[in-house]
Amino acid sequence: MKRCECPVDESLGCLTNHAAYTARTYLTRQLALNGIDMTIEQFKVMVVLWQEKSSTQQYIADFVGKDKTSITRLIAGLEKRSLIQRVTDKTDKRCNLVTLTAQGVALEKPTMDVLTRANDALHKEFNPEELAITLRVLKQMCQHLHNPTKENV
Amino acid sequence: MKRCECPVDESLGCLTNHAAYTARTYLTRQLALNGIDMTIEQFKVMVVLWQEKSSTQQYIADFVGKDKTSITRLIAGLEKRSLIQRVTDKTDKRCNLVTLTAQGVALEKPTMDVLTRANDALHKEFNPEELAITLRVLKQMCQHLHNPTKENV
DNA sequence: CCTAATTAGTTGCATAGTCAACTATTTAGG
DNA sequence: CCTAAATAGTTGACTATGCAACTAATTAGG
Repeated sequence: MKRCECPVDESLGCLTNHAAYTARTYLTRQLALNGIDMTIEQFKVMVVLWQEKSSTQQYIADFVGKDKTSITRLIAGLEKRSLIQRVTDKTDKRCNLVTLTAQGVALEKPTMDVLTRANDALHKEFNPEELAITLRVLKQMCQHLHNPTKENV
Repeated sequence: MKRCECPVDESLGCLTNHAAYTARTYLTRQLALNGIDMTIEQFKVMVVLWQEKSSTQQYIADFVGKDKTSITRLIAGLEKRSLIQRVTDKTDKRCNLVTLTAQGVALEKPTMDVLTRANDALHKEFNPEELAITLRVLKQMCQHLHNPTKENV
């Protein structure tokens, strides 16, 4: 693994991506070690449903920041695993109302526990000031890149 | 887009992923705006080749931190775009030597210019101290998650 | 009130990533 | 020297993403 020799890796963009990849890999492993057969993408969808109980696919898409196309297929995967159900909304037949099955509900605690433990383990590696600065920089980074100044086009 | 209302998004893991996604989307758009038909994954492979001139696929895989399977398919895409060539190594017939075509060589400057401008535009949004702290935290994050303490299993 | 625009969701195509199984080649050890 | 292990690469199955084109249903405007 020589990637850290790569000069471009000293940038915020590259390092953020590398760190994100590492975090995803770590969480995926922790889920598997705890016997939870769920991908991180499915996890994100489930988080919405654990909060909302019932959502349209478009709502989920907006919430997790993905294309509605992705949600269609993620939902299909979750339905195949019997974690959710799709029912057409009676008052607006365009919409699917996605709801949790009993199995889906039951997964909330063990899954969120894994996430909490993973977050805590990571956060305690840093002192509060540097952690706060990093979180703020990451948030601002999202804002700047979402509404970038025009000059860089 | 209500994702920032999600409580889990206050964690390093979630925010890093969100920022990484935003950065990738931004760079992809910048490449397209500059007429460069290349994905970020292909870009990473090209960076290795611009430096090394000739590499085996396994070397590229180690460098960019991906599976050799991914590289096989990325290389296939780059070959289809006529940016690289594959030749069997005469001294070790297991290996493919991947080299740049003239077109692949020609893309180095414009592509790296887009990356440099994108990095500069992002970095200048932050003061040097907070930027340095963030880069350090991200690097340490990669190390910790790669060799995590045992307790979180 | 009826047509046009909008919205929700699906499907096809292209790219990408991972795992497991496979071939071909090279290297190492008995 | 010859077999066993290791290495490089490929392929198939599965999951995931984004874009464009599409259907069905709803809403808005003339």
